[in-house]
Amino acid sequence: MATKARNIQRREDALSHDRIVDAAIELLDAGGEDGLTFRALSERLATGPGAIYNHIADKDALLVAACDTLVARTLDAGKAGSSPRAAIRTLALALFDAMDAHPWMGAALVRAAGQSPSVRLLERLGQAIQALGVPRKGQWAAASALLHYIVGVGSHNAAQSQFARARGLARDRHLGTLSAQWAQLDAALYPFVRSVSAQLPAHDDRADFLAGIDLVLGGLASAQKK
Amino acid sequence: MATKARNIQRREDALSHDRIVDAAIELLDAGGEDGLTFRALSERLATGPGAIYNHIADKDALLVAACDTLVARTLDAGKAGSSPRAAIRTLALALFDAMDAHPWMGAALVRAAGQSPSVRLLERLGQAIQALGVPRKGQWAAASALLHYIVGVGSHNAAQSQFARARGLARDRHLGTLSAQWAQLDAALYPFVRSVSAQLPAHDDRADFLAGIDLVLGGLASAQKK
DNA sequence: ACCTGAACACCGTTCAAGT
DNA sequence: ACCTGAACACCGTTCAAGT
Repeated sequence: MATKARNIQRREDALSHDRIVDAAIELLDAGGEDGLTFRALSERLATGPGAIYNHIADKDALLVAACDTLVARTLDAGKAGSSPRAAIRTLALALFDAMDAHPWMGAALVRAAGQSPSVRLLERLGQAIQALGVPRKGQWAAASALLHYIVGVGSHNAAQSQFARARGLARDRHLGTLSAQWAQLDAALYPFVRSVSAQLPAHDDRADFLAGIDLVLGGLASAQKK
Repeated sequence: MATKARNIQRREDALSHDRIVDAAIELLDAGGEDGLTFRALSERLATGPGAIYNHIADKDALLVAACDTLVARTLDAGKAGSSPRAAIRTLALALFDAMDAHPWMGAALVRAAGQSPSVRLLERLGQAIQALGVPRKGQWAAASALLHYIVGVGSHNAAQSQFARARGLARDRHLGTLSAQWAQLDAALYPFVRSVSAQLPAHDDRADFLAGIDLVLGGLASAQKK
């Protein structure tokens, strides 16, 4: 009915940056990084593959943009107040959960080093580090250590689930076979990995991730006390 | 001259797993992950692309194998004695340098999650963690936190240099433009990143990396004191 | 048992031609 | 200004045919 308003009568199905990115996220969630294809994407958007290039530079930019909207969404959700330490922990967990739900995010975050999504993240981490009272000189190192750790865990887990997916295995089944492989390693060369293989299938990734965050936070606290 | 010895007179140019992996490493070093192609590889080995499949399952396995030989080489070099803490630090730095010299290694290590190269690494880290006196319960979390951090930094730096390479920029020039971009961010939204943008081009990646390792080690030490 | 290399089924990206 | 879709220059991988 709003036909009189100047010329906002854009077609219902008009292409746009956001519509493309949303469709890309759906493809990535459904089929992993291999599932995102300009042909599949243009089919879903009912257009030709060339049309997408009117809105996005190339596939890399598309992946980064998809990652960016999810990071932004995740950071928006995790406002909260409480202590800086608690803020860092909940922020980290929110990212862990997002990367767990969207296994392609980890790799995308790595690829986007220095670009928008990691800058968003670095900002939030940096503000929290400042609030923690870390002295100016150490803020950058602390924030980027957290960033690298978070991204490292995320992309590692992503690779695991991609590996399992490629072989058509469920995650726990994959961890089971991995644990069996580890248990059969040479006892002289791999004592630690062998000793730890039994707890591999049952262990809680999320808790381990948080334990790593706590180690960094503990290191920051003990450095301040001195 | 050794022509009499049974039938070890294999052709000088015979294909083998090791020869293929060595050639792959050269291609990866020269052209990054995009530089590794079955066609380029078979050309360098003076054979057809199909021949490689007699020795290696697929491209993923080739990448993991290439990464594995470099990780093994790096770990062999870094024996040393001294304190467990010093051992962890030198081990971490050796890996940093290897990933700096071979920027594709970081991504390959991620892709090989749970497989040979990361198992090697986890073993060494785990042994050092044990030597550090970390109680049994916390050993896995500590070792994998270090692993994830190391891999996170490595793949992050790799992405940076890949990004710069794709645009034909030298690394420092790339950091310069990145720093300028950061300085122009919205002051209300990005106070931390802006405040830190100036030190971006001049900062020492290697020192920052080590600072992160020290934070984790500090966290471990303070957890033990309690 | 290993190699050869053409062929297959895809990619991302470009670009003339349309509207 | 945007879309269309055929075409280009690649990929990884397979497989009949050779040795």
